[in-house]
Amino acid sequence: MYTFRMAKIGTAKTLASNIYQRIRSDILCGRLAVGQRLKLANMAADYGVSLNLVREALTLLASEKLVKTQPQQGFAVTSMTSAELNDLTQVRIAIESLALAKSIELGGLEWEAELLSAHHRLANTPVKIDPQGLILNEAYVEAHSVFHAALIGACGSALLMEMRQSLHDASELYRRLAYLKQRGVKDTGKEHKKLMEAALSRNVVSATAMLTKHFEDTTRICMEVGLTEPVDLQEAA
Amino acid sequence: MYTFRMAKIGTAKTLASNIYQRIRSDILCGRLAVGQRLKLANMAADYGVSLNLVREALTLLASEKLVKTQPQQGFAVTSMTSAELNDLTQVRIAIESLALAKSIELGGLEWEAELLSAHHRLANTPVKIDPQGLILNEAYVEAHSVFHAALIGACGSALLMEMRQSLHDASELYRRLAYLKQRGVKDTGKEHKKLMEAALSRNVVSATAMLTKHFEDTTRICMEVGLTEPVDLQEAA
DNA sequence: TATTGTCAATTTTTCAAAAATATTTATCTT
DNA sequence: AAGATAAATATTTTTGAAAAATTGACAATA
Repeated sequence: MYTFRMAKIGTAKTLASNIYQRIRSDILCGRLAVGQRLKLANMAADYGVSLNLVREALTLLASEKLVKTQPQQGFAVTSMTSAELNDLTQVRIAIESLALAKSIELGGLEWEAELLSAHHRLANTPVKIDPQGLILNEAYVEAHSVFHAALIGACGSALLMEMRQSLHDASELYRRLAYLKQRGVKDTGKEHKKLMEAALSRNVVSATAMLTKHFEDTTRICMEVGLTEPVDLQEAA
Repeated sequence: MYTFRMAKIGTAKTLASNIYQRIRSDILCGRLAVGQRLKLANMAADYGVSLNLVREALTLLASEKLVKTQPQQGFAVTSMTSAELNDLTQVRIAIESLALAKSIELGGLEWEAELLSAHHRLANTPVKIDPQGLILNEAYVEAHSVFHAALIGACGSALLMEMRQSLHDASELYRRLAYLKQRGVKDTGKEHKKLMEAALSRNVVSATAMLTKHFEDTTRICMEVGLTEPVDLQEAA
């Protein structure tokens, strides 16, 4: 089962939603590492809630594929095989290209303005937060997410946008690792700019080609770095 | 948030999964009607489990969009507006066409055999279970689901197959209603046969065209019947 | 009459402990 | 020492009930 992500209500009303959001965010940030075992008691203590709430959150995250679970054997942060990561990448390319083409077709002034704005924010947010380039800037991650959402923002389908966001999130973990490992190997900034320009000039072929390259490059870096060892729920720390 | 469906383990090990499956199936069967309010206490009594398990199941179903929920106001079986149903239909057409094209490209003997078999089962399962044509045959619903899964079974992407299944399920409720309302208006059997033949003869254009027509027809019937009144969580019975 | 405020009843949300299951450690046999 | 068996421990799953929030009814006030 795979889940598109819940509407990001900043301050969800129930504690359950808050815990869900916090755990989700901690996984995406890498604070809970790929493959790491997630014991209910520990989590409950860490987040200061009952087992039940943690369980509900993890069950939900499992349905999103951010967490792996097996019946009586607990939970762990999902790790993908390279085959799964490849599959994810190809599906993302297909879905996002589709949405992008629609967006380019239907997008008006409002879309253009939003896209320019999102790109400007992205272009002026540093990727790393420290001079050594070891720590990822969370503001950049967010800006990157918003930029890609803006690209397809005029596609006209709420469902398609949700699906894209969900797939984007599912790959967030690996994208993050790619960013950290790769230091100046490729200029992602330039790619984003060209992608935006192709979209604004209504060049569907060029825009989708750029998008494809963008996704495949990132995936390739992940593969090269060799980050995709599958983790068994058993042996996880 | 939107969820692709969990692997259909016939006999899931935990009670929670069983309840989830049972409720899910009861929604899809219409035993729990569209728009119907789902009170935890009632459900817990009906299914013979504690509130918590019902809550977990409903939370999960909400992430699949089969159930609607708002923070402190409980749950109800989802009802779609006609706009949402249209959106769903268009996305289904896009995703399933994509997968079908891939499947036609990659499918080998095994795929052909499976498809023929699934179609044969579908074609020889009556739609209605009673002579008056008032009660839908659950075996038909299952066979229909399997047939469409078989069509794209060789697309090569597990993720794409999951997504398709999830979208198929999300529309199950309305498809069911269309079947019930429409009596011999269109010959769905013939459509399925032609669709299969187009796929087997590797005619991508024709196959996707048929698929599109198939989906749009069903949606049109739903619209005509006017089944898509949106239901507020408040006023639900 | 319309609006507001309070109280009771219902429902959802959360917890903490009991039951069931898995995992580890220790013991015994070959 | 290796492998199997059994006790002990740790973890997950499920429950039942307390706490928090919402709804609806009824009365009081403007």
